[in-house]
Amino acid sequence: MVVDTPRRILDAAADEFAERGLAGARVDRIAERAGANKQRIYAYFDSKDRLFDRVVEDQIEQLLDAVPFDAVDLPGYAVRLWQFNLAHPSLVRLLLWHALERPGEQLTHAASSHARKVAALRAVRGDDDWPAERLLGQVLGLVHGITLAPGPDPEQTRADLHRAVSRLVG
Amino acid sequence: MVVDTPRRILDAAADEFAERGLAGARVDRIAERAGANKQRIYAYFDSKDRLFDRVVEDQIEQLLDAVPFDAVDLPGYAVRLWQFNLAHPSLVRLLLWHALERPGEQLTHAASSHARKVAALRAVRGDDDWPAERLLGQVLGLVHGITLAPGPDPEQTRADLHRAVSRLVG
DNA sequence: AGGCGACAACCAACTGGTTAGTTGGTGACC
DNA sequence: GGTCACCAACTAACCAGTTGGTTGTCGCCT
Repeated sequence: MVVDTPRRILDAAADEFAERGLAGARVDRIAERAGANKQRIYAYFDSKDRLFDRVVEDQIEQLLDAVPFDAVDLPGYAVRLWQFNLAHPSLVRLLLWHALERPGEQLTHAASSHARKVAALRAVRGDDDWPAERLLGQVLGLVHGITLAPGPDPEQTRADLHRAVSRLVG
Repeated sequence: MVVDTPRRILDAAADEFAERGLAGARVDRIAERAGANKQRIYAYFDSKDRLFDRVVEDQIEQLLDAVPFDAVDLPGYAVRLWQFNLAHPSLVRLLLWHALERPGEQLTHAASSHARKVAALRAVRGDDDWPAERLLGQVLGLVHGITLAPGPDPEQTRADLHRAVSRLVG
């Protein structure tokens, strides 16, 4: 076995949940995709619900590792985050499903990472001119919005996003 | 009967679908919420799926009617759109569900309305300086992003959004 | 007026397929 | 002997969609 079973289950579940959401996903399908047995799922993860939570945590961690924050170069960070979203559409879908199906629940990893971003931004720019919290919110909002409504030409979109964030930071 | 049955069903279904999505919604629950009978749902709308489509169309229309586009005052339009989203969170959820559960399907009303917006914008600003299509995409992206990640102070957010769009337009 | 058919609506029970989660039994490997 | 894994069948519940039977209200014709 090249990869261990829990890992294979997590990855397969990530695909299934990203495609169909929590309510639409089927445990049997996850087992099949993982090339694993259904009982293994219930042995490692207690229930469909818990599996979903674990998958979301797992994926969020992968995103945070892949796109390090850069308080000095906000336009560059925004572009890299957008590019990551573009390269991993299923991760975006998964997080949207999570936001809809688990309303009011926020992810521990994401929250602490956000706090660290705000602190880093404040250290670089200070807070008097334009509060870091709100500036970051606008930048992330722009990235998320652009991600949801992709234009036809990625290179063009990249340049547009860079320009837009530069204007916000300006 | 104050309101006719199809209307009551549409409204009840809008609530149910906004909360739970297509896969998570229950037809019996919609009937109960509507104070109507289950068979009436199947008499007026053929199936759960078709009911979902009708609900989305219906709600989209309400949004387009409520927030008229203003090519001359983009920051004002952005703020009004955001305020509508803020006042109608269930509509936002419904459209997100639709985007996730009906991937690749675009709404006729929304598409034609978008085309009209682009045309209006081009008529006011011209296209040489900064293509209307892309500018509109950025403005809408910002609004959607801010909608998804709401700040603590609405009045502050309103002012921030206005400033941000002004910068984009400038 | 009275009678008739068409429709809107209700209630309740049912069907048939689906699906989360379980169980029991088997083998392989350390 | 314990752990990891498989297979297959099972259960218990759930749920979209159906059916049959009932009531009330119209418009219309005679």
